[in-house]
Amino acid sequence: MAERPIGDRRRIPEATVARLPLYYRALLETGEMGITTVSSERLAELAGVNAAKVRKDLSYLGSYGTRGVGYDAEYLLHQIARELGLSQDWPVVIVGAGNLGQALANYRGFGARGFRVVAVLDADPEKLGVEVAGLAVEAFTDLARIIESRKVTIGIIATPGHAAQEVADALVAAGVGSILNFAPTLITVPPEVSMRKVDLATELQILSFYQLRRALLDQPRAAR
Amino acid sequence: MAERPIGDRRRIPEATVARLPLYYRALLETGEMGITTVSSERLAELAGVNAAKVRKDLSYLGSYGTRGVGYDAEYLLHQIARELGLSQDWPVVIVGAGNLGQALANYRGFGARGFRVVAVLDADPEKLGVEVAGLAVEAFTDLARIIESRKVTIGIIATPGHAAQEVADALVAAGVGSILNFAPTLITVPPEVSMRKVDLATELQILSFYQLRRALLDQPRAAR
DNA sequence: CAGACTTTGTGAGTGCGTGCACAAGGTGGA
DNA sequence: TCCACCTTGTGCACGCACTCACAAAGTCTG
Repeated sequence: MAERPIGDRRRIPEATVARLPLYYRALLETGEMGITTVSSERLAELAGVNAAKVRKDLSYLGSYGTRGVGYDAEYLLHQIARELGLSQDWPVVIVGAGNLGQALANYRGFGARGFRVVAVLDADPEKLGVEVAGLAVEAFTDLARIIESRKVTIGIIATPGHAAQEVADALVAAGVGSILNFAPTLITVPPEVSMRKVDLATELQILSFYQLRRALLDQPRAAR
Repeated sequence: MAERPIGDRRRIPEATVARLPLYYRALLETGEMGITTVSSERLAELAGVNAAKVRKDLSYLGSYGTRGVGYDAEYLLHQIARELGLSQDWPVVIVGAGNLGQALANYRGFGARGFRVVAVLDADPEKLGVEVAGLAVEAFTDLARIIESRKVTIGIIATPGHAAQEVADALVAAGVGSILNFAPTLITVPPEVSMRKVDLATELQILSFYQLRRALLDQPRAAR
């Protein structure tokens, strides 16, 4: 049951990485309920996936289960946190103090697990100094200074689409390694920077696609 | 170049459906620039994907390109919109009038393409009547009535995690066919209902995973 | 009108992710 | 100590999606 060093075991598939947070959350819940041991079956149910997948996913982290028993919830939680880097502190900067930026800054659950919003920036002088989630909005022109001095590693883009690429470039130039983009635009970053996007319009359009199909099944008139 | 009826051609892969909104957006941009014809190469660049993928994706919709020339931007735009159901009007209800719910309600780009927020609901009596994006916040208890009378097809959950499943159940019971969940919890819905989730904590944790790996590459100390 | 050129549409090969099914391994009771 | 039982960890087969590479099909030029 020895801990394995991070990184030097076989590569963890992307799909697995994307599920680890689900297990993490599920384990937090079981912890609150005082459960000390979980089976892959139970964990699968809580995370909404297949039990075999849970086992395979967890096996990438190491052999942390006990056959015939299950996984020690607390220990497994610790291992996943370690793997995800949640035992560390990740300073986050939010660029864009509009509705979305403010909502994100106020979002609980950021600070909770290692992610700490250390600055909210905006290019609009009107917004400067406005208090958002206990922080005064700062100038976008101070980006580089802020990122360096506060050791920011993650940047969140919550600007209108037309500003997103410029912001991304500035974040990358300032040394940020990860970007979460909420702007409805394609942004490109160098390969050594991680980028993920959250796109409301896209999500709705996907839903609309399937909704349309169902509607057509109910009353199969000629489309349009 | 005949239009094909929606639905009765070979099944469109999920991955393709998820990319159609990207092409749609790219085509809107080219349209604004006055470009009338686009090649798969160009479209690929704008959407940030591979050109062969673009062609294969579009081929699921029909043969709407011209060899040696490319795709007629406007016509293709129309076809994608039709396929995604964007020529229709999709009334949307947002449940949860907190920071996130308000930000979502104010988000431009919803109304833009067929998605219209027709109600913002909240269970907290304090929030009743507060104006959000031009709408007065209504009571969660009125959900069923509102959904039926306003023909709502899509529900957005922007509540705290502990309320999410209850809200989802209510939405489903009221006849909503698609749900977009922003709450950081697993919710389960019947198979005939489409559900997608947007999870900030998960996204950050995924970024943190890769950030950690990069940090360890730079200074390979023992982990932790 | 013919031939060079451009770009689509798709067949085929490959790799990743999923899920089944089972052997391996550990527990607890008799 | 042995046996029945339980749950993990994984080998294997399958399917989906991605990419390459090229034939098909249209345009343009001389």
